[in-house]
Amino acid sequence: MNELKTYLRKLIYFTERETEVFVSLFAEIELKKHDYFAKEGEYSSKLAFLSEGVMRAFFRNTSGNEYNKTFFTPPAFVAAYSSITTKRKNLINIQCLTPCSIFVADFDKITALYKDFPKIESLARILAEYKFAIKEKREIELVTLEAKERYEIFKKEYPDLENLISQYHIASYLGISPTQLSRIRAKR
Amino acid sequence: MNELKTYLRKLIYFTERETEVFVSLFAEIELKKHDYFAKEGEYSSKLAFLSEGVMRAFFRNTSGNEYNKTFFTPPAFVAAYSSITTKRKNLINIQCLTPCSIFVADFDKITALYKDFPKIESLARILAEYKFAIKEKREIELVTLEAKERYEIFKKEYPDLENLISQYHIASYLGISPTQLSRIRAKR
DNA sequence: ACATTCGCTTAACCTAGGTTAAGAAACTGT
DNA sequence: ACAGTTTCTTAACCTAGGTTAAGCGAATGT
Repeated sequence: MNELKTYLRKLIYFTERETEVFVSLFAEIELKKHDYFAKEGEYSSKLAFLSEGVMRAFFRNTSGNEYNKTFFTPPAFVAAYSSITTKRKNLINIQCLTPCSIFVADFDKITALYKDFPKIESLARILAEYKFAIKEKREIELVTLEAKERYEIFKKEYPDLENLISQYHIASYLGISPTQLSRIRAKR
Repeated sequence: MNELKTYLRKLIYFTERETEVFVSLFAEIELKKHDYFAKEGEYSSKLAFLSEGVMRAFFRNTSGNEYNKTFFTPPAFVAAYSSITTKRKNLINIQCLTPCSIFVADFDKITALYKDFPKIESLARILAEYKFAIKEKREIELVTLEAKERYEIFKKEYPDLENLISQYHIASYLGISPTQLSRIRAKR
């Protein structure tokens, strides 16, 4: 819970009361490797704070191939964001790649607080804007950079992750085949 | 101004007062073809509502090549969004591809209203979430689809645009060379 | 009206990266 | 400890798409 409070402090200035109200919505849960936090086709309305472990968000194309969209490492908010905000069926899966400790809250309960605690809606706005900026950066990288360069960026953005998860997960995140990642790595 | 009010109504329920306060921040401007609404390197804090014309958002990689990120067609809010929200130097350019009519507001003046008019901050949150969902969709398409399929999606999402703007702008949006787009088009 | 620039297509050639498959190495469960 | 499963690498082969350049028609400026 303290990690969550510390993380919040980096995002927004909350009073003691706001912090308590917000944090009290979260309950700790332990997940095992390969457990799912969200599955495609469901209507997810959970927001999680990841305090330990590694998770991935991925989707499947029509042929069933998986593509990793994001990796989550602590501290981070984790959610099937588009599904929550658009109220549509979830398109993505969120799964643990290692054992994970998360704190989970019902997003609808958070939304219900917007009226009495506008700063909580501010937080939602800040998070959405932040996530937008990250997506934009990634979009640019996908269009302008070669796989090799995206691999270098991955290593900088997720230090240590490389040794923690499978190569084919990284390849999938980079938008290339494991074969190609292997080739890139082979050239030192 | 009426288009703006109509568009707002689709996004959020505003009272008469909220609508007036919000809309009064906007002033109409006419832009010519090739005029810029935002340039990289600047600190932009303008939000525009596009009521007529076509605009593009693009960025340049280190070699100076341009990549189209988005096309804007009316009705739409247009802004160097990441720059505004992160307060960092603008990385993207926004330029008219045809003569345009826009209504422009200073984003800081909008932000200043959040306190007295929380629904205006709700609008900002809704816009950010909406933009995030669109980006996510595009990210998925970039990783999973072939250029040909992305071209088909482009035509569905921007009907008529194909005849209004240059092919090389479309190619750039699809992340391919004009040569390749020409090849794709040649195969019926 | 003419010259110039711009946009589109096509061809030739090249490269990044996909696919399939096989073998080696590292984990896993019992 | 062993068998079975996963993961990673490598090789052979193939394709999407890049680059350069040439030619042609359409748009544009003076």
